[in-house]
Amino acid sequence: MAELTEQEQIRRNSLAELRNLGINPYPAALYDVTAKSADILERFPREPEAFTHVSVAGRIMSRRIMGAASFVELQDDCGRIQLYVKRDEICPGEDKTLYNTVFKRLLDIGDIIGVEGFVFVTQMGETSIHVTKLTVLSKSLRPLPIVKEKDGVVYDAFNDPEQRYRMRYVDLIVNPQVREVFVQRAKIVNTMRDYFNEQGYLEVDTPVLQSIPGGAAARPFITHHNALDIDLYLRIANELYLKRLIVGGYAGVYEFSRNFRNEGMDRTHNPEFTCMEIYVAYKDYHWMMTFVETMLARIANTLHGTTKVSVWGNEIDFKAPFRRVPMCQLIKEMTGYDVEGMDEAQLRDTCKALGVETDSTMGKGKLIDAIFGEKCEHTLIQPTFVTDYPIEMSPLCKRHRDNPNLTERFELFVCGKELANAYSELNDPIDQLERFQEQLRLSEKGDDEAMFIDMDFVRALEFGMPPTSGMGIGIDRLVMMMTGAQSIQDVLLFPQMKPLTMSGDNNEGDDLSQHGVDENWIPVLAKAGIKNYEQLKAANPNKLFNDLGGLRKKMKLEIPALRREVFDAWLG
RNA sequence: GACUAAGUAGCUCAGCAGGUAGAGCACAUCCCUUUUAAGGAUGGGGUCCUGGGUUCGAAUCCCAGCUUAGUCACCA
Repeated sequence: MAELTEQEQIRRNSLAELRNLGINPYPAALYDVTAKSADILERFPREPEAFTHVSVAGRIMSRRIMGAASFVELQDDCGRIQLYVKRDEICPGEDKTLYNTVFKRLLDIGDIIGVEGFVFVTQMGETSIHVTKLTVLSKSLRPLPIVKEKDGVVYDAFNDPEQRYRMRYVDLIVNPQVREVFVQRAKIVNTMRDYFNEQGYLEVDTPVLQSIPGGAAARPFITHHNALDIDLYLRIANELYLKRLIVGGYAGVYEFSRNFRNEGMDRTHNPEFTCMEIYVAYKDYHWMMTFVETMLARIANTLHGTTKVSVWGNEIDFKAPFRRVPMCQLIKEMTGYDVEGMDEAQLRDTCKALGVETDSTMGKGKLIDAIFGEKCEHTLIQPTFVTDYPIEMSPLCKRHRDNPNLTERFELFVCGKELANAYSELNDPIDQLERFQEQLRLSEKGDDEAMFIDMDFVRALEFGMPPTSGMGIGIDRLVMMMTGAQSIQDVLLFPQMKPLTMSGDNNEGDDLSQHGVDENWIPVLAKAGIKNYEQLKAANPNKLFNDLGGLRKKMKLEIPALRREVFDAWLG
């Protein structure tokens, strides 16, 4: 057990005192909440009669104690409201313990209480609850960061990213704007779900554990299934499964899919992330562009009441229609080079001329993509559909109806970032197999992201898939844009962090106890600087044995003196 | 993976010409019986991220490591 800080010890003492007074600091019974802070603040001025008796519950966020009367800021799920706690009101009789001892001394910032009372307006003009009854609902044993705010200026903000992400619960308690982001995230997802359901598309779940990681070019995570004794991959995309379902006869299917990619992490990439993919039978990519425009405008309106959203310093207008421009035309616009119809050698020369780096594993598709990525992508600030990608970089996409070297594909760019990706889906099984085989050749050439061949998927196509349009959209990025978040970590509740070896934590010494070290001595060893078995073996045994004896006295421990043969047994 | 920066009290941060570790908030005790980040006084609280090195002496200088952030590479 880690040593407690003074403040933690004081709170534990308060906890014990509450129990001694017959107050359960963690009562089992439900607490009947009849009002919320936001509702009271909004409605009380208009309809005071509705609030002559309320009960609210929440966390104590600040206290101003002045003798026989106190003011408390109580935070519930939708905001804060001030409480007016008067001694003789909550303690009408002779016994003033509940106020003097329980409220003033044993309760702290961070504790969760329920109060009953009536709403009124203080002399300072603040709507408050005049408390007549106070119930302890949960005692908090750790001090919260104290964030204060006046006139929009925040004092002592809790803003260390590491602590915020590792202890998101604390972040959510003290930073209301963080809680709001995840409310918005849910709104975005629900808006999309409503939009799809209204049109009769079916929400489905497909496997996360896959034996062939298909549907995207990415490095997968590998895991192992014991009973089957096979390696499985965590999905990198769900595309191939959703298309099997279109083969199966659904008009439209969609899934909010948690995907996993074993790649770098940065401001816009987390190892697990959420994509929404949707596939609709008998549609093409032109239809899908309109579908996406409408969806995004609706999301922006739901969240902000307008299609104009401020994203990373740009005012983005999600009003449909968005610009639609073929990739090669855009490259021509930005660089002056017409890459359409160039062979691999010509593309390499063009890359060189433009100062775009290449390597030997890159085929035509990747070369064009490199030019696009370097010269065009960052210029696409307002929502723009880039269409008609070269065939080499789109192995699951139907050939363009007017040009066999291109595909019917679009990507949507906003603020220079890819937001969505969509195709007229390839449903020619023979063409699909050839494209997979081309991927295999790329893989042999050294492209470690080239796709695997999924023969069952090819078989599904052989049964016949209707013409279909499919679209994938990165939910995390979408939420970032819609909420103005700078980092993907700000739109994920628990972004991936490197685990810490928590020193002083309970697990410490596990490794020692496994080697037969007496539990009582593990804290003493820790004091002597020995935290694992390796360090124990490495220490000078004579010196350590003596030190342990000394520390036992120094720490005033009630355990028997350590015998040398016991000590030697630890060392094996 | 590379480079740069940061890591000091529960939180936010000073301190870095090397010489006993500081402030505000929070906490405790007392005074005041009063409201709007902060009433007054007093006090407690620290493995200055970890481990080495230089030095009589290291929070401070040097090296290595850990974690985080930013940029780059890869990717959505």
